[in-house]
Amino acid sequence: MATRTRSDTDRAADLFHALSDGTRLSILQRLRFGERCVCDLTDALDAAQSRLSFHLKVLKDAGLVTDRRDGRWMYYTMNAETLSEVADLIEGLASMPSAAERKKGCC
Amino acid sequence: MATRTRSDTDRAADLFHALSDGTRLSILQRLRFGERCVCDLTDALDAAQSRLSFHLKVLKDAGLVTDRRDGRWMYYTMNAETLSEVADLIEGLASMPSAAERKKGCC
DNA sequence: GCAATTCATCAACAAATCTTGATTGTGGAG
DNA sequence: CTCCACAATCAAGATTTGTTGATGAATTGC
Repeated sequence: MATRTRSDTDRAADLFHALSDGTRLSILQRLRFGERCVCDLTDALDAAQSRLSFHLKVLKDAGLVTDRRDGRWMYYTMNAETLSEVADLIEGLASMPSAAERKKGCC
Repeated sequence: MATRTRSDTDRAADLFHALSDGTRLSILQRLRFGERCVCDLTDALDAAQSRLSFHLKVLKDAGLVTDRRDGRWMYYTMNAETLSEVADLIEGLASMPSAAERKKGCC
């Protein structure tokens, strides 16, 4: 394998961690309906602005959402690519080991 | 206080939290190859026994693994049902809102 | 019974995470 | 330029989480 700064496991742990909070999951639920600005979310989730900013940053750092500025508003959008990355991770855990994996013993 | 049913969001957060640690992901990777006792895992992952016990408990509480006693050994097995529950959660986040959902506004 | 093995649990500490309120920065309106 | 609205960032504190070493419980073998 090539030079890996962070292991696949670390990346997976980060993704799952970003999904492991109720507020963040509620945000993502909202974003399923399309782009939302922070003000929409504070309103809908009845959460302090700094709290949402914190969680949006976690989601953004994990690549689960992207943001876009429009005037004074920041609009957040769900990142479908990263969600399918997560789906692949689950799939990978649930799948039977390949012949190559079995030959190597494990992992 | 009555036994309040935990929200779907809480359940989802718990599942993702159980998956959000490198040691736990490594354990699950091992379990893809089949049932393992704790001693196998301490060996393979080079981790203290109490550390693995702690993480196995988190996985078990989340329903991601099941255990079975055989003499002095405890064997842990991956729970495929719960993994597909997680897959469904991801699918749910990635999917377009249904007509019913859109009518209600959200969530 | 007694010792050894396997594992869970506990206490203590360290580290990461989340919340709150205040401050700062940025852009638009007047 | 000044003021206001929107959002990011910061500091402080509380809570949760993970690690380590010690202890306890269950099981096996002698």
